[in-house]
Amino acid sequence: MRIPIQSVTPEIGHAEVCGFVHEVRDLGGLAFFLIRDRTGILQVTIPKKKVSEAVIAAAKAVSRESVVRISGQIKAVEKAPGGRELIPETFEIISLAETPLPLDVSEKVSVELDTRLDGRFLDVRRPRVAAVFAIRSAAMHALNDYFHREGFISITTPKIVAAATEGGTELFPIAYFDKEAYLNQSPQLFKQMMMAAGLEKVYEIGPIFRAEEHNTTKHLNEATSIDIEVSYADHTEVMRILEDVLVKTYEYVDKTCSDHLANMDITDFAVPKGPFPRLPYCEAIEIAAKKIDEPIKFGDDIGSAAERAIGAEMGGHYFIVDWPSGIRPYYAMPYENDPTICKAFDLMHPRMELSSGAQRVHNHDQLVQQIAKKGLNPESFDFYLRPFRYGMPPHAGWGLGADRLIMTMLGLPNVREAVLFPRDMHRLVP
RNA sequence: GCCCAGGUAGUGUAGUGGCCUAUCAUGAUUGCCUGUCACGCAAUCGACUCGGAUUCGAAUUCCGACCUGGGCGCCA
Repeated sequence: MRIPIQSVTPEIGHAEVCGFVHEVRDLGGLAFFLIRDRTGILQVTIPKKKVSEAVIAAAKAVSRESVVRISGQIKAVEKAPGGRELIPETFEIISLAETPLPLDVSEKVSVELDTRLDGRFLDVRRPRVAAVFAIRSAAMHALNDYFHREGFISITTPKIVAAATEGGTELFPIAYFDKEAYLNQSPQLFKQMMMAAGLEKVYEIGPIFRAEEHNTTKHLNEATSIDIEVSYADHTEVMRILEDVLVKTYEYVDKTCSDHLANMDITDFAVPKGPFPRLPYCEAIEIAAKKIDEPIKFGDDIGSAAERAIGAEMGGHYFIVDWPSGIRPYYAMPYENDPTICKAFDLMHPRMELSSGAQRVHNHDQLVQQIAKKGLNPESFDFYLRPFRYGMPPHAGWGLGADRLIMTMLGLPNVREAVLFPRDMHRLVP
């Protein structure tokens, strides 16, 4: 019966472990094998005079990163890693690894990201990389848990859609029988429809697709989005939910992932403190204008240089609120007293944008006007507009980039490191 | 899409016209070694992205292609 390596202690006497051959040190009459599974590393010590011929033959034939099953006595040894070692009675090679390996799992030499992604299955064998995905899993658990506790209904919306209803970003066209279809850029319109369906609080964690030809460390063509929509809420209420769920997610990672954080050499993991500052767009561009050369005026988008300058000034997570209506989508609700600005917000990490949201326009005629004002044709928004004609509660929501959340949480230099199989302009395999 | 920097053994690199039969580390193969823990020692193996040009001579210069990294733009 195989046991995880972290459970191997001198007290258990005898153990069978399975895992990868991490390293081999053959001293002649004595050889040391380090066996690694998800839970840790165990030293297997082979005194060649005291073990069977079969064990010696297997030990000689095995290569690094092969999969093995080894059983034997566990001894307490001061000098061994973890204070214990296994003396094998059986040594079975389950799956022999080819040599040489496409990348160095033991991290003696560095590897470029491109090489790592080409051999992702080997890359993830490295504890510091596996830690990223264990932490990502914990973060996703915390998010799901939060939404369930707060009474959100988990929904799943189609990723194959008929038309480019939102405008803005480029979409991926796909062949859908004899029709033209696209991969969806966002669950936006569907989660709003669920407000008309009366579900009141919904969330979805799922893939989104953007066909932009960007080439940066923070953009992917397939990303994971955490989306919520809440009826009878305004932008301030969903901002409160956003900072709350973000803090709770950090807290959960802090509480449950200390081993993984240690594997990544993260010693200063900090849970952000809410509430986050609400910085009006007007003040944000003033800060940017003082710090960067490029002129920036009301109605301009905030570019990456400005984003970094403001981030440095703020020092932690913050919201940019009260955006010009002109640079937000048609469904963002303008302020009644000043329609040049709207009830939209971005949640920012000092490095980059994490989330956008807004109170939405829920009045059908106002929405038609706003669509037309953006130069779009309301007739092509029929399926989206229809729910607004039969009773639509006021509502607000946001979308949070899961990959960027993990990237900024763990200080990863490239968003690709937070995604198992990233999809960018150049990478479609594996 | 624009700009910049690159492409050298399995991996990561050094090498800016002849000193390159190409450096170092790691790795792989073989041998020696009973307490290693990046074990040590010895031998061996293994590379200049592709095509064209300049030159007596190109890893090195030039042109083109392909690929990679980064910045910018774009990004409901």
